Amino acid sequence: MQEKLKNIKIFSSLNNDALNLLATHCKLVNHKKGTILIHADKVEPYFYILESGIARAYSDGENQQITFWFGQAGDVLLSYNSYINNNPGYENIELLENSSLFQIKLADLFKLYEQHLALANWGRKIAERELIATERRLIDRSFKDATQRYREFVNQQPELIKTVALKHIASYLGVTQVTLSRIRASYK
Amino acid sequence: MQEKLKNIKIFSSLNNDALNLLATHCKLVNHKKGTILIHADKVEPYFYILESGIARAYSDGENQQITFWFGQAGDVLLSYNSYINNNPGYENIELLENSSLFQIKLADLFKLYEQHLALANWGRKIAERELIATERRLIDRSFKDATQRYREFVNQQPELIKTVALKHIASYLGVTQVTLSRIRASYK
DNA sequence: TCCATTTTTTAACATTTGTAAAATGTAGCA
DNA sequence: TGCTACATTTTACAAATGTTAAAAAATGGA
Repeated sequence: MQEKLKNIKIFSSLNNDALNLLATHCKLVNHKKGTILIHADKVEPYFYILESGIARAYSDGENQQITFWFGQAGDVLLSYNSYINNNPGYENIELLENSSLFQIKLADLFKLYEQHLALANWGRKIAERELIATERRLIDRSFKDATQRYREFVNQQPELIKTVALKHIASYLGVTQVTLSRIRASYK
Repeated sequence: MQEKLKNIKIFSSLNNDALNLLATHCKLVNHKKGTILIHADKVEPYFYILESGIARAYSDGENQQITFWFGQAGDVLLSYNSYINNNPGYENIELLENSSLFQIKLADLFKLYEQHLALANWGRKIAERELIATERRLIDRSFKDATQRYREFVNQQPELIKTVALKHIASYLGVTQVTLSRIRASYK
């Protein structure tokens, strides 16, 4: 298991000791496209790290679903709200492709955080990086129009454009699917 | 210094040992309204915790400034981008009122993170909470219209509405100041 | 108090984006 | 192939928001 973990970028900052410890709590699982791994209305007992596949996090509204995050190989799938506040939240996570994932019990992760310095700092850095990325997207909603945001998404996430349904990308970019269609049409 | 720190909510999860350690690196400073504590184009050597006062984080664009965060007593003032990537970023932090702040060297914080388990977990939780708040705001940009976002801001941040310039609140809510004026006018 | 500056509001108009519905395209399967 | 379900695009119209400029109101200092 350690060998497999080593190939995942997110673990590269961990020393062997921490990696081995994490590996003892890791189980490699496979799930099919369409599986909802994290449910907004439940306190989920696990978190996951994508070995291969694609995922999206989304929030349910009255008339629509907003996709606010995409995950690819190496990314952590975790409901931060459920994890921090220990109650159900706003995040669902769905697999958009057949995927293989490292599954770890959140209870185990909590214990490790309280026992192991390197892992606590590893968890800190994951949250900090995610925070920067989210903050930038929030700022981009004001600075850039939908066309610019789409162009940059295409450049920076070419794999996602190929495989993910446009309705998900539209809500990720903060527009309706009709608007996204119009943007795409203006480039032909 | 420990006594003063104890009164700040963000330290409440820390045990005495951790609190004392942090206190030895803390300096209480005062700055006037208008002071820019964190500059986007510099790697800032300090981070701050607001004891009293109000701050905003903003990003500069060609024609505009986007305020993406407000800080009040107990909040951490920190450029995560500069802190994590060790290079200048997109975040400026300005004081909107005369403020008193605990000042700590980032270099000291880094050392403490690598040495002290409770502090590493403390830093992790701060980032995680900030992440949730930012993620929710991003989602709200899609689910709620500007009027709803303004109403909720008024309800949840009554102190800020009283003291902060409306132009900053407008960009925080993701609209122009003209639009915010229209929203406000429709309530009279 | 008065003046200068800044902030906020108002107005008119342009543009973008949303909504609803229909048309078209696509993929899987009997 | 033809059927079905679903995804995407297109159209017409409505609503929200942006832009620019000017007026009004508020603020801070001499």
